Amino acid sequence: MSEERSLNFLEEIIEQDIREGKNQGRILTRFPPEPNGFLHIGHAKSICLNFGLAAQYNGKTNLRFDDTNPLTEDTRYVESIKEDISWLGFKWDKELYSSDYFEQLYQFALILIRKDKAYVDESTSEAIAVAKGTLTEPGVPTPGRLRSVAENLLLFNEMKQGKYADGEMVLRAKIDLASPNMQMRDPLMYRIRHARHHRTANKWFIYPMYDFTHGQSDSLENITHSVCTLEFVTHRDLYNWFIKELDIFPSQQYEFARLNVNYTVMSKRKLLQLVNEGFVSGWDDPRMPTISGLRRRGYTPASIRNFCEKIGIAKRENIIEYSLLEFCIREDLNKTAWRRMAVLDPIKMVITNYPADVSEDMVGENNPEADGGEGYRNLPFCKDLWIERDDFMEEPSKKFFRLGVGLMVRLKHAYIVKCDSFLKDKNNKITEVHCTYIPESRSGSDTSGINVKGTIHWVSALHAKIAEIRLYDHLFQIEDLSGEEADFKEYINPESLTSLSNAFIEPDLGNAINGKSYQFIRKGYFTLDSDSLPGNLIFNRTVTLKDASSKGNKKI
RNA sequence: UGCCCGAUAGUAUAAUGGUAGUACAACUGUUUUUGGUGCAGUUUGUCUAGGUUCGAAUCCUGGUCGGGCAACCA
Repeated sequence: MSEERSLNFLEEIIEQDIREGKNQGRILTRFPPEPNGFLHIGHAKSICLNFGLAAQYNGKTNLRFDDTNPLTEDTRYVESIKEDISWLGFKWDKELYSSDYFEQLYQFALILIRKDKAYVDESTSEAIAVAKGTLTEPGVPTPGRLRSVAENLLLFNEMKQGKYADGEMVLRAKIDLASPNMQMRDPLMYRIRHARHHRTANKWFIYPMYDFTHGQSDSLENITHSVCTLEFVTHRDLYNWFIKELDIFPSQQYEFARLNVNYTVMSKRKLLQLVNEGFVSGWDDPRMPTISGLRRRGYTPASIRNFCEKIGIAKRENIIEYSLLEFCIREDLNKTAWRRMAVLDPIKMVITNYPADVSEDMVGENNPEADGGEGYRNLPFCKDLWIERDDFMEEPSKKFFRLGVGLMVRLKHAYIVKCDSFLKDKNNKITEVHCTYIPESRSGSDTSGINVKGTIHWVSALHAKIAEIRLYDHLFQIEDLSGEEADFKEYINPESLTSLSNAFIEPDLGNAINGKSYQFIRKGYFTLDSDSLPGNLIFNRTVTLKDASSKGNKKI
């Protein structure tokens, strides 16, 4: 209990609120996604924050879909969002929709019109933009600003009844056209959209804007702490203005810096382009930074939650290194993933002094990190094996601990072998490595007294199963995509996906379970892809193992 | 050019006027039948100029740099 964990700025605010008895100490947060795309790792940060704060201080969190734009939103996205939040391990209190408040919001608008705090404006969108002025010059009124309350009421009601076409008029708040905060220069409250909404169907012809929806939705739900990202800082004045003018529960908005991760993009708009234009196979492509993509890639909920914990919460712009995400998944999987052997890029090894018609079973523990190893599996061994192509070097360097003519290695869970010769085809490509094994060196009963520096993995050529293995690299070639707007796609990494269709896996992996992760010894963590079928196994590489071997070689 | 945020090792994040710490990354050693894991260690930092103070990363002022705001998107 003496452990001192420092508080982030939101925890400090909340603890102060509790100390001061604000809202009787009640804490209610919300996670407010717009159902117009899939959730990504940046949303995970927000989810962990909102649900985490509530859990920490005895509060609750609502899931509220911010669905005020019928043109982009879809129930399909609602379903994926719910699945992703649940998968991450969070439970919302209430499932709500901004569209549930459309009638209430309409009533709020009427109140503001009657107070002469809102007016119908039939200016074009361009004219309104011009009249708002610029960052350095104040705005000027449009003709609609002078309209009487009675006429505003009439026109707004006609807007609601569908009497006008899209874009013909809007409802605006009457605040201050000279405000240094552009958001306060008579912002739009309602626009006309003759469009079908995913929940209210064709009931409405007018739809409220974000600013006229979000704060009041928070207020209606009695949200105490409405946490959003930094780009909404300038909206806070407006958020408070509507609440004050309507005299409703004063929810408060706080802003934190959104998550960025290097070598990827974190904008639904850009991710949607990658999907629509076929750069990836879908929202859940394992290269995508989406929750569903990470899940398919083999990331676990715990690893993502841990990542969100480690990155911290603050108000400055940040780009987190991808390697931190990789650390988090390795940390989790190292403790839990069962070890298996798979040869991704095979060459044949022939053990010349091993009888041709014999095989014997070796045993390998499932998990060396767990007490008792979590059991064992059999590894059939015979004269012909598959080993990794790069575990053999024709002219090995001094620091190469693996195979070359005259060198010895341990075959993991089996014998020590000595390399005698190798064969090449006419293209000068190595096809076979010939070795002799040391019978007394059998794993577990080694009396040979020989110590070897290297251990390599292998599978029996007679018993191995074949599989496709998909290797992934960064989606983009540059770290920071923030400066690249229109042309971000030019930086897509053409080698972000490598598919190996001729890999050999140990027999037990034929029983690989969907959703379970395996460590392919010395190669990384892998999981079955959702494209996989019983007779056509496909594994995704989640992440490689940390590899210090390249350093040793570089030095020579 | 107006308003608003922000600035601590390569990347993040603490230190709330009193020893600049932690994680990742990098590097070294050690253990190891995974060049994995574990363990031990090393390197690297307060944007700048003034001011207040016994004492400033912290408070004040000016500057510099980065970001946001002028969608009928959220």
